[in-house]
Amino acid sequence: MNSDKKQRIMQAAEQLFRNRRFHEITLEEIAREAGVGKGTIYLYFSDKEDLIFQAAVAGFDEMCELLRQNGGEGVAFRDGLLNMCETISAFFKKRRPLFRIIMSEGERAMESTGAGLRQRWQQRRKTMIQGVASVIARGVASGEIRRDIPPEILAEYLLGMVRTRSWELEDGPPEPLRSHVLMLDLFTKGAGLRGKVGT
Amino acid sequence: MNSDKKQRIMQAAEQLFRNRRFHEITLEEIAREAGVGKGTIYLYFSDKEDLIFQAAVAGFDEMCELLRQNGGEGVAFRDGLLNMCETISAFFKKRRPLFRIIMSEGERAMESTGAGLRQRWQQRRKTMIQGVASVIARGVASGEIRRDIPPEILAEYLLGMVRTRSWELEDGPPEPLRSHVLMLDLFTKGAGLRGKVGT
Amino acid sequence: MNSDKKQRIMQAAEQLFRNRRFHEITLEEIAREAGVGKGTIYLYFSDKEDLIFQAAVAGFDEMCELLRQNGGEGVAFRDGLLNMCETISAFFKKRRPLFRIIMSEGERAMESTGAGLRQRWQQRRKTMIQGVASVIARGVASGEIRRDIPPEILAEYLLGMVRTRSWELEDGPPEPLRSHVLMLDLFTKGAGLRGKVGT
Amino acid sequence: MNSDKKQRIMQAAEQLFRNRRFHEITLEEIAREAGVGKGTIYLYFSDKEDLIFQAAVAGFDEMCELLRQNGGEGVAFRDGLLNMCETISAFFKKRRPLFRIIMSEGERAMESTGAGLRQRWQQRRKTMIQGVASVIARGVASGEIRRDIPPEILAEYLLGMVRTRSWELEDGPPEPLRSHVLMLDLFTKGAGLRGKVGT
DNA sequence: CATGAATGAGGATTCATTCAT
DNA sequence: TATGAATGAATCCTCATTCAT
Repeated sequence: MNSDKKQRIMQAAEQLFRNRRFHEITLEEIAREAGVGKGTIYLYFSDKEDLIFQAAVAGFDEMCELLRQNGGEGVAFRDGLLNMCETISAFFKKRRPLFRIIMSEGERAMESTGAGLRQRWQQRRKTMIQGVASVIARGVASGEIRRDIPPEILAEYLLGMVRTRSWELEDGPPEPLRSHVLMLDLFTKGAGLRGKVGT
Repeated sequence: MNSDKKQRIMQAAEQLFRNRRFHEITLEEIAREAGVGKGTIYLYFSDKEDLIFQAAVAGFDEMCELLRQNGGEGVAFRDGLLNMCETISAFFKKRRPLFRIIMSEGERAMESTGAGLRQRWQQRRKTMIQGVASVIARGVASGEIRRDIPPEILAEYLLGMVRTRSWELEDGPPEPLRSHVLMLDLFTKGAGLRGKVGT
Repeated sequence: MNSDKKQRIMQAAEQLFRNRRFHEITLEEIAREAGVGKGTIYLYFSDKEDLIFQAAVAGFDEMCELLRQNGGEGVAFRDGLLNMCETISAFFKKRRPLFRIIMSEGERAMESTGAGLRQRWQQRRKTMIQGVASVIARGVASGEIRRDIPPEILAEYLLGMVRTRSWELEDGPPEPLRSHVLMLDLFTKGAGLRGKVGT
Repeated sequence: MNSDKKQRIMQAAEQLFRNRRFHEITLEEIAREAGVGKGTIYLYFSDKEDLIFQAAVAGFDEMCELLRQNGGEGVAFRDGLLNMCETISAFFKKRRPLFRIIMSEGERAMESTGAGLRQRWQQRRKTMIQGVASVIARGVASGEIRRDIPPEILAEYLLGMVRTRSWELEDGPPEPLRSHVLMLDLFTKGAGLRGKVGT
């Protein structure tokens, strides 16, 4: 019931982040939402910044865990990849605020000169990319994926596409054009036309 | 010379955004940096929020203008695309803070229930995407680009890749792996292996 | 009218110090008492500590100035001394809170590791002591005061007696026993009995 | 072992008072320093104020006890006085924080409208003064000390000198000028010159 | 008796915004 | 127009105090 409180606080922070920004959220609100006293927050976090950052890291971890479970060691390469993209998409769709925190706090962590922050964050990012990269690597091994670009880089670009799909295209084009299947088709075959490409 | 001051203020705001967030920047600093009085800001902007937003929009416009100039009506499709990607990259590399503002304010504009904000922002985004899409359309016309996905959507994905390249990969992998040429190669040919794909 | 505000704030602080201690006074009260906005305080003082300290120093200066005026270059040594003691007494009787601030802030200044604080304070103390010492020196010159103890030290002890008289004896013994004349008599002739002393 | 904890708490408070003021010390620190739980403090003291005040009173009592022991009924008057001054000086030198508490809490007790506080404090002061006064009275009896000023008042002034010596002169002039012998010489013979005085 | 996790009133401080000049 | 001194609402954070264990 100790970590229970800490959890509740981070969850409350995440909720409030849904449609507000860091400076638009007060600790009083977070405390109220979490059902704890204002001072309690400071038992678990050094300050507001720390609370938000830890919430982001925790959320990130959750997603990494999900990814690990859905990495599908047994499944075929293509199914694994689709699986993963859908997992990530679903996760962020359900927990949109987390996406916002990760975006803004990721930024923060990068710029931050603060000692271990940058490192802790980078490590999480790497974990996530590695998850996707390991699946792609299976595709490389099976000869389905090109060898001239390291799987990690391909993973980054793929994640970028997932983000584009989830974020930029969100409420724009009709469903079929945003399907993960089409997205993966674009990722593997490219935008070029078969016949012409290579010319 | 009226707009001179307004310009200076927005530029100052942009600069300060380089390594700080909205709530970490004070109007006092912006005024000092711009070399104007604090009250002067309120002659040109309704409030802090408005100032930042206008700075973002102005920056956005500048980039759209650049894009228009470099869209290269006369150039070959492939050269035009490369040109554009490099233009965008260079612009944001040089004006990194603007990137941050656009990211965070874009968010804001989307969520904002505020009257015309969302619209104004969306319009800019559309302009930018259209710029890229129009080049891609030339590729479609020449048979170099697949027809099953609308140029606008391809443009979004391409812009997502540019962002990935500029942002996520920034200080990671060695230069050749981050070259725009390789990126475009991936965009057109895809991650799949020629021979296998289509199987 | 600039320093007008600063003055008013320090005066308000002094007043409120009359029967309360540092941590029992709020800046809100000080602002209200001074008739200024809360934020205004921070235009003239870096923080609460600084405000109180500056108030103390300012008060100290006022007293030094008074002392300078009443040092009486022209008056006889004994009258000058009496004058001075009465001046100091009267000053602190009228501005009792200042006495409290000086006591507690003097302490503070001594212990404080803060750069120039200690020095600034010490300098004031020295000025005050010198004021009294210079009068005593006239007594030494005229052969009325012993030479084996430096005037500065005698001045310190005399000031200690003034404090005792004003503070410890304040509302205890009847007036005649607390007269400055008797006090100075004790200071010059000592507690010993004529005949016996020297035995 | 009940009072063991109470003792430890008061001692801890005294220690922390060495270079900090009432509002700069937290009960958490006191508890830690004393090696007890935070709640334990409230078993022995009604609140923070009470704790500090009781610590001051206890320290005061200790000194009064010391004084009683060193009042030296058997010793000669002059030796007794010297003894006493040195006892007091030594006590406060060793327990400087107590001095600070007594200064600030004495203040408090005087101003306080709170029921018995003022009385309890005054009583202690009286005890201390009486201790010194009783020795001085022996001097009056033996004809060594003047009769026109009550021993209690002389005691107050003497204590004032001790304070001046310990406090103001502390790290100023060289040792010989601060010796208790010289101080007592000044106290008994006065600052005036033998020959001239009485003129 | 002892404890320390939990609390929330209280207060210092900041800063967007106003307005007299 | 332009300014920056003045303001006070808003908020983070501290810490004395309580109370369940």
